[in-house]
Amino acid sequence: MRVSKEQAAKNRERILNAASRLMRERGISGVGVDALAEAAGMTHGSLYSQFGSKERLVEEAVAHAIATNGQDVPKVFPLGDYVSEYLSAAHRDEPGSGCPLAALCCEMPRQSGGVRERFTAGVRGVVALLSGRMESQLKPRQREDKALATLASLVGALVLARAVNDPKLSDDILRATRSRLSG
Amino acid sequence: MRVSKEQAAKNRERILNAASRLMRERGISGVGVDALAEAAGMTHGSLYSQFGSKERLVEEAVAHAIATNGQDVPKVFPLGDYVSEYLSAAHRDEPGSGCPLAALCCEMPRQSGGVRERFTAGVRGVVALLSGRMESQLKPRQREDKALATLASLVGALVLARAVNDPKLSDDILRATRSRLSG
DNA sequence: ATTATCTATAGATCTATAGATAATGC
DNA sequence: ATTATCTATAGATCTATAGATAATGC
Repeated sequence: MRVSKEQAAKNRERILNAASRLMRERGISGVGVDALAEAAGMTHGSLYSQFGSKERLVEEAVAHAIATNGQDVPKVFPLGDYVSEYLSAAHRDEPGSGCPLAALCCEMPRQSGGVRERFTAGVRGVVALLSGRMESQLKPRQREDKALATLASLVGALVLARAVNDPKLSDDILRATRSRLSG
Repeated sequence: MRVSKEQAAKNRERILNAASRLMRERGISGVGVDALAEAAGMTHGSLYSQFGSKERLVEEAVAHAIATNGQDVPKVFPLGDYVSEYLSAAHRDEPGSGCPLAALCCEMPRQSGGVRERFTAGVRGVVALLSGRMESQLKPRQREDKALATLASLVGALVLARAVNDPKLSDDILRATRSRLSG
């Protein structure tokens, strides 16, 4: 049964929302086309007529995750607030709605060029965001370098805090990195 | 055809070597039992009689990767040398023989307790190693915090440098993090 | 007799496609 | 007439197991 163009566009949006969440939770290779279609309330056949292949869907879902994740960051914010939120227990425990860079980075080396392109654009976006928040007396080049190193700290602390089995060690990783970046 | 106990132990070692390398290159869920057995020159049936399940093999392979990767770090070394090597282009481009923490961290949240236990032990090992290299005037607690934050920077920079598509951006991530950790 | 290995195969899952269906939109 | 969706299924791959084989080690 066919639906209206409007409804089809909404369905596409639903697939992308479900995909960008599930991919962050279970990994790109850890979630099948079947599970994605079911989470969006469709059959996988329909999903294929919308996207053509899993790879194409992954490309759009990565772009979607990066775009929607960036949009709730206010334009003006103190860097310390950003760091605190990024390295919070809440962010650690909610990968599905959290930073796509941290959730997807390790799978990127094995993704297609199109997918990595979107991911790389996301990295550049966050680096630009952070650069703008660095001390204004620094030269642009220095600000960018500091932003790059800060992003590495943020992502590394979050993925390690999610990886280890021991809650105390996990908290310690977040806390130590917070104080190193803020203080 | 049966082989000697000696030979069986060597075969086991061959499987672990192949597994710890392939898992770092392709991801834990990205490499099948079949591929692991083939890389070790055996059939997957034989692998199952040695390890019982993929999960058990992964546990041992993670422990093996951590143990063999740690052993070529000399006991005495300047921290700067460690950082330089960790954040080198060579390390970035050779995940199969590189740091297992960086290669496997993102899959850990979805691994069994036994696997995560081994990974966590590996994190503690590197933190202890780094703590011992921090400025001796710091209190033990401060040294550990600095080691935790340093490890987060190292891992984050390496996974991001591997993830992005653009060689220049990748080099910049490594360089900026090196200068931030050394200078 | 024990056991490390191999062969064959089961059963699940995964990506993808072909063709039917039925509502939209001209 | 077009097309978004569904049904059914192909073909590949993946984890796992049962039973046979043949060399070891008592």
